[in-house]
Amino acid sequence: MKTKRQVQKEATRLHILETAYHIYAEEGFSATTNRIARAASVSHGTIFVHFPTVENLIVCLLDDFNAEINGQLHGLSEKNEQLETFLEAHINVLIRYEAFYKRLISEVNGLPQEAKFVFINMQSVVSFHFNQVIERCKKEKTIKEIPMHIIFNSWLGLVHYYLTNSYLFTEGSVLTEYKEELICNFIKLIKK
Amino acid sequence: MKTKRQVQKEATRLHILETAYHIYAEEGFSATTNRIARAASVSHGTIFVHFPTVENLIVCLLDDFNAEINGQLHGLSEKNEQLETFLEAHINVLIRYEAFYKRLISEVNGLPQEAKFVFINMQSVVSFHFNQVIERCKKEKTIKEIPMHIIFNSWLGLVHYYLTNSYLFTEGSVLTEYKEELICNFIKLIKK
DNA sequence: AAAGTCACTGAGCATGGAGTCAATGAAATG
DNA sequence: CATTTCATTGACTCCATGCTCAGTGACTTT
Repeated sequence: MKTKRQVQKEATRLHILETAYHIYAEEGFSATTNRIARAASVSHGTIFVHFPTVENLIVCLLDDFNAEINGQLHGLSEKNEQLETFLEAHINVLIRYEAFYKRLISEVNGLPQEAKFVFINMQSVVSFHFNQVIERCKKEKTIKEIPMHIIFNSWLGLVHYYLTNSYLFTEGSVLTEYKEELICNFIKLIKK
Repeated sequence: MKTKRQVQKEATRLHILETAYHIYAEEGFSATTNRIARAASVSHGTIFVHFPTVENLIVCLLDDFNAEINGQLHGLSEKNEQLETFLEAHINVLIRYEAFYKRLISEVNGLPQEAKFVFINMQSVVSFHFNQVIERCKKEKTIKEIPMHIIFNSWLGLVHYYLTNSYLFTEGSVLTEYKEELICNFIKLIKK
């Protein structure tokens, strides 16, 4: 059985991670440990009791985030779904984490190498599901003869473009606002 | 007529800008004034003789860059060109400045507001030429009925995606390596 | 209940950044 | 030639950041 101390410690750790998630989502990954400590109502030193370095904090955060996203994506391609349904499900997952995901894709290049690996893993999981669905479409001959990776990169490129340049489009959630337009036009592009 | 001093001063200013361009291209915009001063073989204080703040240095640099790109893009859409030729010309311009452009698109969100405005201007100039060419194609009924902005954003999204994730594709210049593939498949996507 | 453990604290340290300024000497001026 | 101007210098200040560590007291163990 867990002692009161262990429970408390885990709770603090989780609380720091959750606070960091929100701060990073709103202020970007250049937000300081000081900022996070204050927002979490925890002393500055406490951060380093749980994470040896900021980089480690970020990597732990991304690991958790990755697991969460993967969980939500799980089984998304098996249900014999339509392409349209799949794309919508994908966007819906992103909407749930939009602010943080947006920061992630636009700042991942400045993050520690380990963080990049986690990000690559995220991309490859999406890619896997995407492939499944597109392969099915290709068999049904409803879409053009274009290499799989180009189709995937066009989709992710389009979605990421709207996210990173969201200030050009709207003040709120770009994905919520442009979801239908993106999906319907992307399908037009790849259909015969 | 210009005095020796004026000439020297302008030369130094330009030298700092050119050095900053290369340093930023290679190390990103978090490179320090110290780093730039050393690379330019100029004292740290000299930077601030020519530019009141780092932010100002960056904005001046982007202004020059913007002018250069616009100059190269000038008249690109008037020559009654094919879509394919236009896309290739666009990529060729980007290749010339690939390292810097890559940093710019992936770090622009962290740059001062003024820098963002310059960037938006760059995008809109490209957009203008793109529109001209696509309008012509639309009249010839060779491409699909899809809103202009979606076509434009798909193209830029695809190109930017390859640039920001270049480490997934190749070690050298992604654009040089994937130029034909990108152009040819993008055309397949938008053609009827 | 006494002794020991350890999560948490916050003042403090080392580092490195942007920006300042008195000093220098070459160039311009009279 | 004497005087003034000014581009350049680099040591300096100020400040923020990541990280440390001796101290504290609630919790655990014996």
